Amino acid sequence: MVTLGDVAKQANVSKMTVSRVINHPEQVTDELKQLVFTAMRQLDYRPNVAAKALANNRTQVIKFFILEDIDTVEPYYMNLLFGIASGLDKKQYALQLVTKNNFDLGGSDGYIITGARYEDYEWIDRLEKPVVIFGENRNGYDFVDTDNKQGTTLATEYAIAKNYQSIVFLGIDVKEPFEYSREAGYINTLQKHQKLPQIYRMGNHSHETEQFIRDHWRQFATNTAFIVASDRMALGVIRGLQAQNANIPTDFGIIGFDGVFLDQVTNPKLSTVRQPVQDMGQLAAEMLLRKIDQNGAPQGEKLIPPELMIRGTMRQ
Amino acid sequence: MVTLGDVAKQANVSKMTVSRVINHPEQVTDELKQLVFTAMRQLDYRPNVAAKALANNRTQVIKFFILEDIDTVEPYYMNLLFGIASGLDKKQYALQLVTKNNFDLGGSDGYIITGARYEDYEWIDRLEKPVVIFGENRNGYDFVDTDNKQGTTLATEYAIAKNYQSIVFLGIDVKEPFEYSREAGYINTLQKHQKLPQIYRMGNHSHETEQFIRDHWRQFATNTAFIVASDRMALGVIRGLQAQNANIPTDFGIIGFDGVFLDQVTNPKLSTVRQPVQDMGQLAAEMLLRKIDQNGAPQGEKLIPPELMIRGTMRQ
DNA sequence: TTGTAGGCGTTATCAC
DNA sequence: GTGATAACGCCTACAA
Repeated sequence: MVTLGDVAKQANVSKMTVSRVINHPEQVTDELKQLVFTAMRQLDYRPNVAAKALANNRTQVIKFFILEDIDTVEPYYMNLLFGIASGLDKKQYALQLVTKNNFDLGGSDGYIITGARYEDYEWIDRLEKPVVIFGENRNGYDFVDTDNKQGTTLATEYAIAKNYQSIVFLGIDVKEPFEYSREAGYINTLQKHQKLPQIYRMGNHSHETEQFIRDHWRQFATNTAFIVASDRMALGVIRGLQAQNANIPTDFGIIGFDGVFLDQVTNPKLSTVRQPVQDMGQLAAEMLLRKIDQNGAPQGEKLIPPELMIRGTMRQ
Repeated sequence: MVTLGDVAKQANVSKMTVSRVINHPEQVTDELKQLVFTAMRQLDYRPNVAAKALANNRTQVIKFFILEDIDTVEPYYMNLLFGIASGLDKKQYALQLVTKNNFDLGGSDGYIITGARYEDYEWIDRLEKPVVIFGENRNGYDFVDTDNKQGTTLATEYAIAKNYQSIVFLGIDVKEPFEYSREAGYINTLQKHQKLPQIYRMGNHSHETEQFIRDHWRQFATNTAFIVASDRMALGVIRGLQAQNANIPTDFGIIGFDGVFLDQVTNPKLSTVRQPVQDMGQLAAEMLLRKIDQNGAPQGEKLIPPELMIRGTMRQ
């Protein structure tokens, strides 16, 4: 194993100079820096994470809490996880996955938390290491999320532009900021066009929306577009409409939300508001590492613009 | 921070005794062990992973390689990941996710690799740390997988028992052991019942199987069951059959494979061969940690029996 | 700007 | 069966 010392010898400098080249390069002359760099390359030096962690009183581990029920949102999180992992990798941080089952707060340099609900903030407040929340919140925590409001705004504007007369929103029946924001984008856009909002809320399951369409089929005139708060629910809407032999997209349009996986497996292909989840995960990781670096200084909020993907379930 | 030394002082023993209580308890008298345990509890001692790693020349990190294209199998891996994570957590190992994008071999105590294809074994052979493969292979590597053959055997036997006359297998067009095993379970069972196997292979996508049903609709007499190599493909079969107004499950039956997520979002609910992916992940992690502990000693293969889930797409 | 000494928390080794 | 000592590789604090 090649150590700092080996590199130092090779470059004819002290260990500290090598250490500085890595951590505080501005304190070292360019000349020595070059010497050290070539020595590192020659020896293929890899810093020892454990030693670094020990000396810094760090763990080089970030805990990722998924507080939500995995089943309901599973495909989404895979991308998130990959994003986070690639953000952490760059600085040699490793990941520890935490769910309600293996709950353990200790032994990490910071936390990324997703699926946090109102009641969770009590214990989150007591955490002693830096925290970044994945998902909108209005309690002043640093966070990363899609710009939910913009997402439904884009979707609603599109539906109006394509002349769907009636535009209905199917939301998730939770009292959480992300849902409020999605509804707000829809409501504001309708108001702007002097149309009346029509919102129904239910659980985030395809069978619930399918049943809903079945039950309320009579209410929806031809030429209706459904703006739906998740792809999973949109899936059920498609099935419900197809069961009535409705003509998609000519008479009925559907736009989901997420764009992570389920939009790939419907027929016709689902139009959706695509979140760049992987990028968002990476951003969350970077935000947390920066926060750790800055001794917990606030990082603010980061809203990532989503992308409207128009496919088979909407008029083009 | 509470250290070994603090515990030692509290228990009136040396640091080494405390260390031994943790790592080699058999070398310590019960009397002292009790003293140390209560001291640890009183002080809420948490071992410092970094220090341990440094002293042992370890990293306490396991790398998990996903070589497969994530998009196609996404929901599956989430469970796997959680299983692995919970297996590692117990021994204070952290996880590092590696894909083709952030490929990096260094800095870990071992590897779990999934999605490995024939050509990958060249570099896998050169890895210097213990490896466990997730997924069947016939090159002598230690692995964990579902008992694929048993899975399709169960499915095929069930279809026969329920008197579907014609039983067709839709497989994935890859030359990999897991696929061979799934086909073998089907073929052997048909042979046993003196029926003729009928196998079609295509890409692991719902639209391919949907198109396939459309194109070959005429060939399939009423009273046919489809044994399908993935839930994703089974989804397309359902859609294809529904497009022909086929009667499921009375005239046509479908059994998928995986049981991880997609089986939840179809209508009727998909019958499937359910893999306990999360448990499998945990087993892989445990196998790897044991292997590390035993200096790389071979661990053999572990085939986990799957479970046949009969739901709406098959006669009950 | 660069180098030296000491310590981070743990464990292996070798005495007793 | 138990304890003292010296590592492990790196970084902070201080000295030059």
